[in-house]
Amino acid sequence: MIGGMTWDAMDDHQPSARLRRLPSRMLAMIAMQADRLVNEGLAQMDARKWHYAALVALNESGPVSQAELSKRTGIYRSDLVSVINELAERGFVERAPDPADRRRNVITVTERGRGHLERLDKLITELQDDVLAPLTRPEREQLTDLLARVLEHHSRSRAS
Amino acid sequence: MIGGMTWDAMDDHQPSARLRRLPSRMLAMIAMQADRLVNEGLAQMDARKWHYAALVALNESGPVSQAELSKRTGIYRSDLVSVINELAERGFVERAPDPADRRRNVITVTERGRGHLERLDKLITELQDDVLAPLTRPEREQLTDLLARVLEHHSRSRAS
DNA sequence: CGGATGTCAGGCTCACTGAAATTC
DNA sequence: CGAATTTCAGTGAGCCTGACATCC
Repeated sequence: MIGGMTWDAMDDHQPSARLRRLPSRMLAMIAMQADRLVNEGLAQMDARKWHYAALVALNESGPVSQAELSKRTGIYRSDLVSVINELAERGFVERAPDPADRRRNVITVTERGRGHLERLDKLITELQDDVLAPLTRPEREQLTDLLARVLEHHSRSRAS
Repeated sequence: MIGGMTWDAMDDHQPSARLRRLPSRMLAMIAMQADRLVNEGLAQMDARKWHYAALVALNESGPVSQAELSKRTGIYRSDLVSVINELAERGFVERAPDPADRRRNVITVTERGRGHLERLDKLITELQDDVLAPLTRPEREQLTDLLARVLEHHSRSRAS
């Protein structure tokens, strides 16, 4: 019904001066563009960003339940199901019932999954560089630090 | 089918270390939170962010066609229709056929619309402060500058 | 019992596309 | 004719909720 911030529509003309430097607006537009770049890049490896998130988390924590993986990645429990399905189809993870607690599934990265993660990692790093292309190295770190602090603040205030 | 970055799911546990500082991911999460704050704030004034964008652009440029307004705000031509409908219903703008080019409509801000914009402007400024709450004044400017440069880079490369 | 877990079904918003009607 | 403008209808992805069966 309603909606529609566009990139195409803004190619020609300058947007309003006051609008152009609104933080919330810039964040939305940059996030959209970053998402586009990441999705397009990962699509060429038949992957999605949640594949990457799940594999990274699994690789760091070792085998965990889906609920635990959900907490670590930020992917909803309900949506995690199909993410794990896709990763299992491709042979990157294995889903097995937990003998100690039969409500749970234990998700384990396979050797193939680890190899895939390594390649994804390189690609993701390149894509981050594309996103931050106009900034120098120290500026990128500055931006990353500032974003991390903003993010942590909002995470905390939400965890009440 | 697929999807689901959540806030609620991450309240308890720490997300993965490598994931936590990924720029594209932080941008997505902060943009989501900023959008939430802005939408909730504007909702209390029976407004949406595109109302604000359209009013700001109209106030700066004077009466323009919908196509021109689309270019200045970044709102899709097709979605701009309902935005103008809502603003016209509330008496903030007027839509009249352009006598010089009968394909176009000329959109004009009313006196009431200008008053509304003033109040929105104050609210939006407060909301930006909420978004950037953990940062000092100079840090906010630093972040704004960095974001502006990143954004401009991607706008340019898309305008090819 | 209360609470956690995995799963499925759906809702709602939003960026985006396509096409039709009108006018230049 | 081709191109621009307004409008409407619809798609697909992402975030999120609710409910159910199972098990602690």
